[in-house]
Amino acid sequence: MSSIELPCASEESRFEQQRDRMLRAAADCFNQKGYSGTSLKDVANRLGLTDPALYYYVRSKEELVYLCYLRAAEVGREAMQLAIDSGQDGLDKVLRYLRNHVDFMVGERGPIAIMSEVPSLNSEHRKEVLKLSRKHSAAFEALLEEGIADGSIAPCNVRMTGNAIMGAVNWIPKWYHGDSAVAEQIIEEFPRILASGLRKAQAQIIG
Amino acid sequence: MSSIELPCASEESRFEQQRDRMLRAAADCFNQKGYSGTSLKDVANRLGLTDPALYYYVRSKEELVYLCYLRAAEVGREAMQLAIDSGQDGLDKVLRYLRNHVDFMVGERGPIAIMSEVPSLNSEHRKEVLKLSRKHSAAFEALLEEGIADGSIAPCNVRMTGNAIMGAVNWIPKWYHGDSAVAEQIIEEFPRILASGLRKAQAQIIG
DNA sequence: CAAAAATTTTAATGTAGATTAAAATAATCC
DNA sequence: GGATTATTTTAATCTACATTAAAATTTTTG
Repeated sequence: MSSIELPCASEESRFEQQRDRMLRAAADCFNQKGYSGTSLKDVANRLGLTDPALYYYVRSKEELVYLCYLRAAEVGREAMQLAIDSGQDGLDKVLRYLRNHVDFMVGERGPIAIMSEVPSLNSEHRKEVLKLSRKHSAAFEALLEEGIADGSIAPCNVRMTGNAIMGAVNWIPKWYHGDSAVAEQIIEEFPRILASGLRKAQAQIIG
Repeated sequence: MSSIELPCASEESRFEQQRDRMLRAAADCFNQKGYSGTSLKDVANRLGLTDPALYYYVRSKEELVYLCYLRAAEVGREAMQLAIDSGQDGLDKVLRYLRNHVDFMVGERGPIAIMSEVPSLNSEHRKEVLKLSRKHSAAFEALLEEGIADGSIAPCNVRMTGNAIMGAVNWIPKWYHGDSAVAEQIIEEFPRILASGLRKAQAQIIG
Protein backbone atom coordinates (compact mmCIF):
# COMPACT_ATOMS: atom_id res chain seq x y z
CA MET A 1 0.00 0.00 0.00
CA SER A 2 2.08 2.88 -1.07
CA SER A 3 3.89 4.79 -3.69
CA ILE A 4 7.00 4.04 -1.72
CA GLU A 5 9.05 1.35 -3.43
CA LEU A 6 9.67 -1.16 -0.74
CA PRO A 7 11.87 -4.02 -1.86
CA CYS A 8 8.94 -6.35 -1.86
CA ALA A 9 9.36 -10.09 -2.06
CA SER A 10 8.29 -10.31 -5.66
CA GLU A 11 10.97 -7.91 -6.81
CA GLU A 12 14.51 -8.90 -6.04
CA SER A 13 16.66 -6.32 -4.38
CA ARG A 14 19.32 -4.72 -6.47
CA PHE A 15 21.86 -6.64 -4.43
CA GLU A 16 20.23 -9.95 -5.27
CA GLN A 17 20.01 -9.07 -8.90
CA GLN A 18 23.63 -8.07 -9.15
CA ARG A 19 24.66 -11.17 -7.31
CA ASP A 20 22.70 -13.30 -9.72
CA ARG A 21 24.30 -11.56 -12.67
CA MET A 22 27.62 -12.30 -11.07
CA LEU A 23 26.83 -15.97 -10.61
CA ARG A 24 25.81 -16.32 -14.21
CA ALA A 25 28.90 -14.55 -15.43
CA ALA A 26 30.97 -16.84 -13.24
CA ALA A 27 29.17 -19.95 -14.49
CA ASP A 28 29.83 -18.88 -18.05
CA CYS A 29 33.51 -18.29 -17.34
CA PHE A 30 33.92 -21.59 -15.55
CA ASN A 31 32.23 -23.50 -18.33
CA GLN A 32 34.19 -21.82 -21.06
CA LYS A 33 37.60 -21.16 -19.58
CA GLY A 34 37.70 -23.88 -16.97
CA TYR A 35 37.88 -23.31 -13.28
CA SER A 36 41.58 -22.73 -12.93
CA GLY A 37 41.52 -20.70 -16.10
CA THR A 38 39.16 -18.09 -14.75
CA SER A 39 40.32 -15.52 -12.26
CA LEU A 40 38.05 -13.27 -10.29
CA LYS A 41 39.27 -10.56 -12.58
CA ASP A 42 37.76 -12.36 -15.54
CA VAL A 43 34.40 -12.60 -13.86
CA ALA A 44 34.51 -9.01 -12.66
CA ASN A 45 35.52 -7.63 -16.02
CA ARG A 46 32.64 -9.34 -17.70
CA LEU A 47 30.38 -7.31 -15.43
CA GLY A 48 32.30 -4.12 -16.04
CA LEU A 49 33.74 -4.26 -12.55
CA THR A 50 37.10 -4.71 -10.98
CA ASP A 51 37.94 -7.84 -9.02
CA PRO A 52 37.71 -6.69 -5.43
CA ALA A 53 34.16 -5.56 -6.09
CA LEU A 54 33.08 -9.17 -6.10
CA TYR A 55 33.93 -9.38 -2.43
CA TYR A 56 30.97 -7.21 -1.76
CA TYR A 57 28.84 -10.15 -2.88
CA VAL A 58 30.84 -13.18 -1.79
CA ARG A 59 33.38 -13.96 0.87
CA SER A 60 35.71 -15.87 -1.39
CA LYS A 61 36.16 -17.57 -4.71
CA GLU A 62 35.22 -20.80 -3.02
CA GLU A 63 31.90 -19.31 -2.05
CA LEU A 64 31.41 -18.05 -5.58
CA VAL A 65 31.74 -21.57 -6.89
CA TYR A 66 29.53 -22.87 -4.12
CA LEU A 67 26.79 -20.41 -5.01
CA CYS A 68 27.09 -21.29 -8.68
CA TYR A 69 26.52 -24.91 -7.77
CA LEU A 70 23.63 -24.10 -5.47
CA ARG A 71 22.08 -22.23 -8.33
CA ALA A 72 22.64 -25.16 -10.66
CA ALA A 73 21.03 -27.48 -8.15
CA GLU A 74 18.09 -25.17 -7.72
CA VAL A 75 17.46 -24.99 -11.44
CA GLY A 76 17.56 -28.75 -11.67
CA ARG A 77 15.17 -29.02 -8.78
CA GLU A 78 12.70 -26.64 -10.38
CA ALA A 79 12.83 -28.52 -13.65
CA MET A 80 12.13 -31.69 -11.73
CA GLN A 81 9.28 -30.25 -9.70
CA LEU A 82 7.63 -28.83 -12.76
CA ALA A 83 7.80 -32.22 -14.42
CA ILE A 84 6.39 -34.02 -11.42
CA ASP A 85 3.53 -31.58 -11.19
CA SER A 86 2.52 -31.67 -14.81
CA GLY A 87 3.54 -35.09 -16.14
CA GLN A 88 1.23 -38.00 -16.74
CA ASP A 89 3.08 -41.25 -16.32
CA GLY A 90 6.72 -41.93 -15.42
CA LEU A 91 8.07 -41.64 -18.91
CA ASP A 92 6.19 -38.44 -19.54
CA LYS A 93 7.62 -36.95 -16.36
CA VAL A 94 11.14 -37.96 -17.28
CA LEU A 95 10.81 -36.40 -20.69
CA ARG A 96 9.28 -33.26 -19.31
CA TYR A 97 12.07 -33.00 -16.79
CA LEU A 98 14.62 -33.30 -19.55
CA ARG A 99 12.93 -30.65 -21.62
CA ASN A 100 12.58 -28.33 -18.67
CA HIS A 101 16.13 -28.74 -17.55
CA VAL A 102 17.56 -28.25 -20.99
CA ASP A 103 15.21 -25.33 -21.52
CA PHE A 104 16.56 -23.69 -18.39
CA MET A 105 20.18 -24.42 -19.20
CA VAL A 106 20.14 -22.98 -22.65
CA GLY A 107 17.49 -20.35 -21.97
CA GLU A 108 17.06 -17.33 -19.81
CA ARG A 109 18.08 -19.20 -16.66
CA GLY A 110 21.45 -20.16 -18.09
CA PRO A 111 24.26 -20.44 -18.20
CA ILE A 112 24.48 -23.04 -15.48
CA ALA A 113 27.80 -24.16 -14.13
CA ILE A 114 29.00 -27.68 -14.71
CA MET A 115 29.79 -29.19 -11.34
CA SER A 116 33.36 -30.02 -12.14
CA GLU A 117 34.97 -28.63 -9.03
CA VAL A 118 32.83 -29.91 -6.22
CA PRO A 119 35.89 -31.52 -4.65
CA SER A 120 37.56 -28.15 -4.19
CA LEU A 121 34.70 -26.83 -2.12
CA ASN A 122 35.23 -26.70 1.59
CA SER A 123 33.92 -29.59 3.58
CA GLU A 124 30.66 -27.99 4.61
CA HIS A 125 29.77 -26.65 1.19
CA ARG A 126 30.83 -29.84 -0.48
CA LYS A 127 28.60 -31.87 1.77
CA GLU A 128 25.65 -29.67 1.05
CA VAL A 129 26.14 -29.70 -2.69
CA LEU A 130 26.61 -33.45 -2.73
CA LYS A 131 23.49 -33.83 -0.69
CA LEU A 132 21.47 -31.79 -3.15
CA SER A 133 23.05 -33.66 -5.99
CA ARG A 134 22.20 -37.03 -4.54
CA LYS A 135 18.70 -35.88 -3.78
CA HIS A 136 18.27 -34.88 -7.37
CA SER A 137 19.58 -38.20 -8.65
CA ALA A 138 17.25 -40.00 -6.29
CA ALA A 139 14.32 -38.00 -7.57
CA PHE A 140 15.23 -38.85 -11.11
CA GLU A 141 15.58 -42.51 -10.29
CA ALA A 142 12.20 -42.36 -8.62
CA LEU A 143 10.69 -41.16 -11.87
CA LEU A 144 12.27 -44.11 -13.62
CA GLU A 145 10.85 -46.48 -11.01
CA GLU A 146 7.48 -44.90 -11.43
CA GLY A 147 7.64 -45.36 -15.16
CA ILE A 148 8.65 -48.99 -14.81
CA ALA A 149 5.79 -49.56 -12.41
CA ASP A 150 3.20 -47.93 -14.62
CA GLY A 151 4.50 -49.66 -17.72
CA SER A 152 5.68 -46.58 -19.60
CA ILE A 153 9.36 -47.37 -19.13
CA ALA A 154 11.07 -50.67 -19.84
CA PRO A 155 12.63 -52.35 -16.82
CA CYS A 156 16.21 -51.21 -16.37
CA ASN A 157 18.96 -50.62 -13.88
CA VAL A 158 17.71 -47.25 -12.70
CA ARG A 159 20.98 -46.26 -11.10
CA MET A 160 22.96 -46.74 -14.30
CA THR A 161 20.25 -45.35 -16.49
CA GLY A 162 20.03 -42.28 -14.33
CA ASN A 163 23.77 -41.82 -14.46
CA ALA A 164 23.78 -42.14 -18.21
CA ILE A 165 21.05 -39.61 -18.76
CA MET A 166 22.25 -37.12 -16.20
CA GLY A 167 25.69 -37.36 -17.76
CA ALA A 168 24.32 -36.50 -21.17
CA VAL A 169 22.55 -33.49 -19.68
CA ASN A 170 25.36 -32.32 -17.44
CA TRP A 171 27.79 -32.37 -20.31
CA ILE A 172 25.77 -29.97 -22.43
CA PRO A 173 27.49 -26.79 -21.26
CA LYS A 174 30.75 -28.25 -22.51
CA TRP A 175 29.70 -27.91 -26.11
CA TYR A 176 26.71 -25.59 -26.09
CA HIS A 177 27.73 -21.98 -26.37
CA GLY A 178 24.60 -19.96 -26.72
CA ASP A 179 23.53 -20.66 -30.26
CA SER A 180 19.76 -20.63 -30.04
CA ALA A 181 19.31 -22.73 -33.16
CA VAL A 182 21.34 -25.41 -31.48
CA ALA A 183 19.28 -24.96 -28.34
CA GLU A 184 16.18 -25.97 -30.25
CA GLN A 185 17.91 -29.02 -31.60
CA ILE A 186 18.88 -30.07 -28.10
CA ILE A 187 15.37 -29.71 -26.83
CA GLU A 188 14.04 -31.61 -29.78
CA GLU A 189 16.55 -34.39 -29.94
CA PHE A 190 17.60 -35.20 -26.40
CA PRO A 191 14.23 -36.37 -25.13
CA ARG A 192 13.66 -38.24 -28.35
CA ILE A 193 16.91 -40.16 -28.35
CA LEU A 194 16.82 -40.92 -24.66
CA ALA A 195 13.25 -42.12 -24.85
CA SER A 196 13.56 -44.17 -28.02
CA GLY A 197 17.22 -45.06 -28.31
CA LEU A 198 19.22 -45.51 -31.45
CA ARG A 199 17.80 -48.76 -32.71
CA LYS A 200 15.40 -48.56 -35.55
CA ALA A 201 12.07 -50.07 -34.64
CA GLN A 202 11.64 -53.34 -36.42
CA ALA A 203 8.53 -55.18 -37.24
CA GLN A 204 8.71 -57.45 -34.26
CA ILE A 205 7.12 -60.46 -32.74
CA ILE A 206 5.59 -59.41 -29.47
CA GLY A 207 6.29 -62.17 -26.97
CA MET B 1 72.12 -57.63 -34.26
CA SER B 2 73.16 -58.28 -30.71
CA SER B 3 72.64 -59.83 -27.35
CA ILE B 4 72.49 -56.33 -26.00
CA GLU B 5 69.06 -55.53 -24.68
CA LEU B 6 67.99 -52.60 -26.68
CA PRO B 7 64.81 -51.02 -25.41
CA CYS B 8 62.88 -52.58 -28.23
CA ALA B 9 59.57 -51.23 -29.39
CA SER B 10 57.52 -53.99 -27.85
CA GLU B 11 58.79 -53.32 -24.34
CA GLU B 12 58.31 -49.82 -23.03
CA SER B 13 61.29 -48.21 -21.45
CA ARG B 14 61.23 -47.73 -17.73
CA PHE B 15 60.86 -44.03 -18.42
CA GLU B 16 57.75 -44.59 -20.49
CA GLN B 17 56.27 -46.89 -17.90
CA GLN B 18 56.84 -44.48 -15.07
CA ARG B 19 55.44 -41.68 -17.10
CA ASP B 20 52.34 -43.67 -17.83
CA ARG B 21 51.90 -44.48 -14.15
CA MET B 22 52.20 -40.78 -13.49
CA LEU B 23 49.56 -39.91 -16.07
CA ARG B 24 47.14 -42.37 -14.60
CA ALA B 25 47.74 -41.14 -11.09
CA ALA B 26 47.20 -37.61 -12.34
CA ALA B 27 44.01 -38.56 -14.15
CA ASP B 28 42.69 -40.17 -11.02
CA CYS B 29 43.51 -37.11 -8.93
CA PHE B 30 41.97 -34.72 -11.42
CA ASN B 31 38.80 -36.78 -11.64
CA GLN B 32 38.45 -37.13 -7.91
CA LYS B 33 39.80 -33.92 -6.48
CA GLY B 34 39.21 -31.61 -9.38
CA TYR B 35 41.91 -29.83 -11.30
CA SER B 36 42.51 -26.92 -9.01
CA GLY B 37 42.18 -29.24 -6.05
CA THR B 38 45.11 -31.39 -7.04
CA SER B 39 48.62 -30.15 -6.63
CA LEU B 40 51.65 -31.75 -8.15
CA LYS B 41 52.44 -32.87 -4.65
CA ASP B 42 49.22 -34.91 -4.59
CA VAL B 43 50.12 -36.66 -7.79
CA ALA B 44 53.70 -37.24 -6.74
CA ASN B 45 52.77 -38.59 -3.33
CA ARG B 46 50.46 -41.11 -4.85
CA LEU B 47 53.49 -42.49 -6.66
CA GLY B 48 55.63 -42.39 -3.56
CA LEU B 49 57.58 -39.46 -4.92
CA THR B 50 58.09 -35.84 -4.10
CA ASP B 51 56.75 -33.11 -6.35
CA PRO B 52 59.84 -31.93 -8.17
CA ALA B 53 60.42 -35.48 -9.34
CA LEU B 54 57.56 -35.08 -11.78
CA TYR B 55 59.57 -32.51 -13.65
CA TYR B 56 61.79 -35.29 -14.80
CA TYR B 57 58.82 -36.50 -16.85
CA VAL B 58 57.01 -33.32 -17.80
CA ARG B 59 57.92 -29.71 -18.30
CA SER B 60 54.97 -28.31 -16.39
CA LYS B 61 51.61 -29.01 -14.89
CA GLU B 62 50.08 -27.79 -18.10
CA GLU B 63 51.94 -30.47 -19.99
CA LEU B 64 50.83 -33.03 -17.47
CA VAL B 65 47.22 -32.20 -18.17
CA TYR B 66 47.91 -32.14 -21.88
CA LEU B 67 49.40 -35.62 -21.77
CA CYS B 68 46.48 -36.89 -19.72
CA TYR B 69 44.15 -35.62 -22.41
CA LEU B 70 46.24 -37.08 -25.21
CA ARG B 71 46.04 -40.37 -23.43
CA ALA B 72 42.29 -40.05 -23.07
CA ALA B 73 41.98 -39.28 -26.75
CA GLU B 74 44.13 -42.23 -27.68
CA VAL B 75 42.05 -44.62 -25.61
CA GLY B 76 38.91 -43.31 -27.25
CA ARG B 77 40.48 -43.71 -30.64
CA GLU B 78 41.44 -47.30 -29.98
CA ALA B 79 37.99 -48.14 -28.74
CA MET B 80 36.63 -46.65 -31.92
CA GLN B 81 39.04 -48.43 -34.23
CA LEU B 82 38.35 -51.76 -32.60
CA ALA B 83 34.65 -51.23 -33.09
CA ILE B 84 35.05 -50.25 -36.72
CA ASP B 85 37.18 -53.27 -37.42
CA SER B 86 34.94 -55.81 -35.79
CA GLY B 87 31.40 -54.45 -36.02
CA GLN B 88 28.76 -55.57 -38.43
CA ASP B 89 26.39 -52.73 -39.16
CA GLY B 90 26.32 -49.15 -37.87
CA LEU B 91 24.43 -49.89 -34.70
CA ASP B 92 26.63 -52.81 -33.88
CA LYS B 93 29.71 -50.65 -34.31
CA VAL B 94 28.28 -47.94 -32.10
CA LEU B 95 27.50 -50.43 -29.37
CA ARG B 96 30.86 -52.08 -29.63
CA TYR B 97 32.54 -48.72 -29.43
CA LEU B 98 30.60 -47.93 -26.27
CA ARG B 99 31.49 -51.22 -24.71
CA ASN B 100 35.12 -50.88 -25.65
CA HIS B 101 35.41 -47.35 -24.40
CA VAL B 102 33.70 -48.07 -21.12
CA ASP B 103 35.77 -51.24 -20.79
CA PHE B 104 38.92 -49.22 -21.16
CA MET B 105 37.80 -46.47 -18.82
CA VAL B 106 36.87 -48.72 -15.96
CA GLY B 107 39.41 -51.41 -16.71
CA GLU B 108 43.13 -51.76 -16.86
CA ARG B 109 43.53 -48.74 -19.14
CA GLY B 110 41.84 -46.43 -16.68
CA PRO B 111 41.48 -44.14 -15.05
CA ILE B 112 41.05 -41.72 -17.89
CA ALA B 113 40.90 -38.00 -17.27
CA ILE B 114 37.72 -36.09 -17.90
CA MET B 115 38.52 -33.28 -20.28
CA SER B 116 37.32 -30.51 -18.03
CA GLU B 117 40.26 -28.20 -18.33
CA VAL B 118 40.96 -28.07 -22.01
CA PRO B 119 40.56 -24.28 -21.93
CA SER B 120 43.50 -23.91 -19.57
CA LEU B 121 45.86 -25.63 -21.96
CA ASN B 122 48.18 -23.42 -23.91
CA SER B 123 47.11 -22.48 -27.36
CA GLU B 124 49.07 -25.14 -29.20
CA HIS B 125 48.09 -27.99 -26.93
CA ARG B 126 44.53 -26.86 -26.80
CA LYS B 127 44.30 -26.81 -30.57
CA GLU B 128 45.70 -30.30 -30.81
CA VAL B 129 43.40 -31.73 -28.17
CA LEU B 130 40.38 -30.07 -29.70
CA LYS B 131 41.37 -31.42 -33.08
CA LEU B 132 41.55 -34.96 -31.73
CA SER B 133 38.33 -34.43 -29.90
CA ARG B 134 36.53 -33.21 -32.98
CA LYS B 135 37.97 -36.03 -35.01
CA HIS B 136 36.61 -38.48 -32.53
CA SER B 137 33.18 -36.90 -32.55
CA ALA B 138 33.20 -36.96 -36.31
CA ALA B 139 34.08 -40.64 -36.31
CA PHE B 140 31.24 -41.34 -33.94
CA GLU B 141 28.81 -39.36 -36.04
CA ALA B 142 29.99 -41.29 -39.06
CA LEU B 143 29.01 -44.51 -37.33
CA LEU B 144 25.58 -43.07 -36.73
CA GLU B 145 25.28 -42.09 -40.38
CA GLU B 146 26.35 -45.53 -41.38
CA GLY B 147 23.72 -47.05 -39.17
CA ILE B 148 21.04 -44.80 -40.54
CA ALA B 149 22.07 -45.70 -44.07
CA ASP B 150 22.10 -49.43 -43.43
CA GLY B 151 18.82 -49.30 -41.54
CA SER B 152 20.10 -50.39 -38.15
CA ILE B 153 19.70 -46.93 -36.59
CA ALA B 154 16.62 -44.75 -36.72
CA PRO B 155 17.08 -41.42 -38.52
CA CYS B 156 18.21 -38.75 -36.08
CA ASN B 157 20.14 -35.57 -35.69
CA VAL B 158 23.55 -37.18 -35.53
CA ARG B 159 25.26 -34.14 -34.07
CA MET B 160 22.92 -33.95 -31.11
CA THR B 161 22.74 -37.68 -30.69
CA GLY B 162 26.50 -37.88 -30.67
CA ASN B 163 26.72 -35.12 -28.11
CA ALA B 164 24.20 -36.83 -25.89
CA ILE B 165 25.92 -40.19 -25.96
CA MET B 166 29.43 -38.84 -25.63
CA GLY B 167 28.25 -36.79 -22.69
CA ALA B 168 26.90 -39.85 -20.94
CA VAL B 169 30.21 -41.60 -21.50
CA ASN B 170 32.45 -38.68 -20.65
CA TRP B 171 30.66 -38.13 -17.39
CA ILE B 172 31.33 -41.63 -16.10
CA PRO B 173 34.53 -40.81 -14.26
CA LYS B 174 32.56 -38.31 -12.21
CA TRP B 175 30.70 -41.04 -10.41
CA TYR B 176 32.60 -44.22 -11.10
CA HIS B 177 35.28 -44.82 -8.54
CA GLY B 178 36.75 -48.20 -9.24
CA ASP B 179 34.06 -50.56 -8.00
CA SER B 180 34.28 -53.45 -10.40
CA ALA B 181 30.73 -54.60 -9.72
CA VAL B 182 29.56 -51.20 -10.87
CA ALA B 183 31.85 -51.46 -13.87
CA GLU B 184 29.94 -54.51 -15.01
CA GLN B 185 26.67 -52.72 -14.61
CA ILE B 186 27.92 -49.85 -16.74
CA ILE B 187 29.03 -52.16 -19.49
CA GLU B 188 25.75 -53.99 -19.36
CA GLU B 189 23.41 -51.08 -19.10
CA PHE B 190 24.88 -48.23 -21.10
CA PRO B 191 24.77 -49.87 -24.49
CA ARG B 192 21.33 -51.25 -23.74
CA ILE B 193 19.76 -47.98 -22.70
CA LEU B 194 21.39 -45.97 -25.46
CA ALA B 195 20.37 -48.48 -28.06
CA SER B 196 16.83 -49.07 -26.88
CA GLY B 197 15.88 -45.98 -24.95
CA LEU B 198 13.60 -45.75 -21.97
CA ARG B 199 10.28 -46.35 -23.61
CA LYS B 200 8.75 -49.73 -23.18
CA ALA B 201 8.18 -51.40 -26.50
CA GLN B 202 4.50 -51.46 -27.30
CA ALA B 203 2.60 -53.68 -29.59
CA GLN B 204 2.61 -51.28 -32.47
CA ILE B 205 1.18 -50.74 -35.87
CA ILE B 206 4.02 -50.74 -38.32
CA GLY B 207 3.37 -47.99 -40.84
C1' DC C 1 20.84 19.40 -0.33
C1' DA C 2 23.18 17.17 3.43
C1' DA C 3 23.96 12.95 5.70
C1' DA C 4 23.89 8.06 5.67
C1' DA C 5 24.19 3.83 3.35
C1' DA C 6 25.59 1.16 -0.51
C1' DT C 7 28.83 0.10 -4.00
C1' DT C 8 33.18 0.25 -6.26
C1' DT C 9 38.02 1.53 -6.70
C1' DT C 10 43.02 1.90 -6.00
C1' DA C 11 46.78 0.33 -3.62
C1' DA C 12 48.91 -3.02 -0.61
C1' DT C 13 49.48 -7.78 1.38
C1' DG C 14 49.80 -12.78 1.64
C1' DT C 15 50.26 -17.31 0.19
C1' DA C 16 49.85 -21.67 -1.89
C1' DG C 17 51.78 -24.05 -5.11
C1' DA C 18 54.42 -24.21 -9.46
C1' DT C 19 58.93 -24.07 -10.85
C1' DT C 20 64.21 -24.12 -10.73
C1' DA C 21 68.99 -25.27 -9.03
C1' DA C 22 72.12 -27.97 -7.06
C1' DA C 23 73.13 -31.86 -4.52
C1' DA C 24 72.34 -36.74 -3.38
C1' DT C 25 71.12 -41.35 -4.35
C1' DA C 26 70.30 -45.26 -7.25
C1' DA C 27 70.88 -47.83 -11.40
C1' DT C 28 73.61 -49.22 -15.37
C1' DC C 29 77.55 -50.25 -17.97
C1' DC C 30 82.31 -51.27 -19.31
C1' DG D 1 84.45 -51.64 -8.95
C1' DG D 2 84.77 -47.17 -10.77
C1' DA D 3 82.60 -44.16 -14.07
C1' DT D 4 78.62 -42.68 -16.34
C1' DT D 5 73.88 -41.98 -16.63
C1' DA D 6 69.28 -41.90 -14.74
C1' DT D 7 66.28 -40.61 -11.09
C1' DT D 8 64.93 -38.34 -6.96
C1' DT D 9 65.59 -35.16 -3.18
C1' DT D 10 66.19 -30.96 -0.41
C1' DA D 11 66.30 -26.26 -0.33
C1' DA D 12 65.44 -21.96 -2.52
C1' DT D 13 62.67 -18.85 -5.89
C1' DC D 14 59.06 -16.84 -8.11
C1' DT D 15 54.58 -15.42 -9.33
C1' DA D 16 49.92 -15.30 -10.34
C1' DC D 17 46.07 -14.63 -8.11
C1' DA D 18 43.09 -14.37 -4.00
C1' DT D 19 42.34 -11.48 -0.43
C1' DT D 20 42.31 -7.20 2.68
C1' DA D 21 42.38 -2.17 3.88
C1' DA D 22 41.31 2.25 3.19
C1' DA D 23 39.66 5.69 0.34
C1' DA D 24 36.53 7.35 -3.30
C1' DT D 25 32.33 7.44 -5.57
C1' DT D 26 27.66 6.73 -6.29
C1' DT D 27 22.99 6.06 -4.64
C1' DT D 28 19.42 6.62 -1.39
C1' DT D 29 16.77 9.01 1.97
C1' DG D 30 14.73 12.36 4.90
